[in-house]
Amino acid sequence: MVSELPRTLKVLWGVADRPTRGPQAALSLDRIVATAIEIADRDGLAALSMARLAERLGCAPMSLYRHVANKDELLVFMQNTAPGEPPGLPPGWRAGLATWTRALRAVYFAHPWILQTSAGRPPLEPGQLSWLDRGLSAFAETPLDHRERVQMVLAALYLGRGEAQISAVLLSGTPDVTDYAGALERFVTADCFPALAQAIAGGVFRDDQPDNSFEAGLARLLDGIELLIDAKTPGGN
Amino acid sequence: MVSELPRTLKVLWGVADRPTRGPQAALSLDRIVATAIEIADRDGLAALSMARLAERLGCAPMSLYRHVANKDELLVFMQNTAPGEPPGLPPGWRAGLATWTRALRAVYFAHPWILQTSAGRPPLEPGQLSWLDRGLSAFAETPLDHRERVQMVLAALYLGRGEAQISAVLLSGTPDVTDYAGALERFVTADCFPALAQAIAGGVFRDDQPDNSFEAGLARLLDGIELLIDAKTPGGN
DNA sequence: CCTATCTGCGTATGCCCTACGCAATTCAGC
DNA sequence: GCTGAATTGCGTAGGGCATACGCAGATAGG
Repeated sequence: MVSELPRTLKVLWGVADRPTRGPQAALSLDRIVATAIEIADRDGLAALSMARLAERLGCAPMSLYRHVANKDELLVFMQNTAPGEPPGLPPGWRAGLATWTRALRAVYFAHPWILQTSAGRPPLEPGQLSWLDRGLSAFAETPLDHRERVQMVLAALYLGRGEAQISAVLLSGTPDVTDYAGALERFVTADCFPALAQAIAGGVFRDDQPDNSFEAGLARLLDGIELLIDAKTPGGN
Repeated sequence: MVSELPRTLKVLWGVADRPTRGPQAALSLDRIVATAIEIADRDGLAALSMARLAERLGCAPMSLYRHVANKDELLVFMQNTAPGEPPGLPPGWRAGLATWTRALRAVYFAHPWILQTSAGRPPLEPGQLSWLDRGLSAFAETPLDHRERVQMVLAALYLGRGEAQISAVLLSGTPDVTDYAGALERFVTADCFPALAQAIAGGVFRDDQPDNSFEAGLARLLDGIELLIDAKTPGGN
């Protein structure tokens, strides 16, 4: 019943059949998607219009629609392609999941526009699923059941994605406010926001390395998972 | 040096001075923002155009620009207002952070469009900062230093936000693929994605309650934080 | 060779944000 | 009260955007 699937997924999984008659295609889906990713990486998602993409490809805007149903479908193809292959994982679930999560975070830094696109559907693209599969493989030697493994991989994903969403925005673009710490100090007073004011007074936002928040959160999550694994390991302790 | 701040922030913090001359304003920023949130909640962010918003308010589209510099600024105001006041927290850092994170997740479910808007800047809106402050307050009685507290609150935020981003999309909108588990089973074979195929065979995606993934990840993170707190507590153990 | 098929793309539509400027309204100061 | 400055609502218009539709030329199977 492959016929019931949306066209997008058929193309993605190579189920769509290639035409035999007609002229040789000058454009190819791969070239379109690669160029679109290039534009989004360099100039941001807002700069990616069908017109600009066509100009970069040396064709007319409407030519793109022979290969892509609409712009949303193009975005799905881009999301599928941009992450590339997931990394090989070192032995040990903890090192494996840490490597996987760091690689995922690196993808978001390389392609920040992914964070602005919402799938509108749970992941069914091969690109996403290969990452999920690789993440799950980190738990192969653990006593966690399959549901727990999915939950833990997703938790790690949320952490990497969330931190990237804030950090990536901090690095790129024209900063609206140049001195973040200074602006905070100006607004946050002890009687409005006591806990936050204390943290600011402690200099937390002064010279924060952007990586710290991610690594600290990941370490805590891994510790928590370790507790669960130890509790489920029969012999160990 | 408040004058160096962007206009948006001045308005947000009530620093902007009110005009004394000129006609009584028929429109107010509060009414514009509230109506915009209403539209985005009901019909999605894509349905929120300046024209539609004006129609709902009974004014001309260009009238809005007397109160809002542009659409991006409107989105910032909406993001500031929509979350409302953070919840009061129960005693104990663990219950406190759990309550805070669940409330945050509920905000994303009530206003899914927030997940599609990127701030373009670290948070300086009073609405965001009040939530951050409340989250930090959960750690008041713990030996964690201020930097660690911020890191842990952010980690919890990432988790709630990330899970909402996937779940909210799953609940709303017209599902592209009705039978997700069935589609997965069709595509994922053991030789492509071995770990994922095992999970699917285990029935993980068949009848998953959407809350499970969030609560499981949160429990693990809290366990990890507990380890850190215990390690830093002098007397306890 | 004929014909079904496929590609590239020109034209045109409708939506979107918003720059600009005008007219009406209101208040401060005289 | 009068005058001028400030402020509001908004009509017009321009530029960008995605994309429906249909045509011309190229191609390969029969």
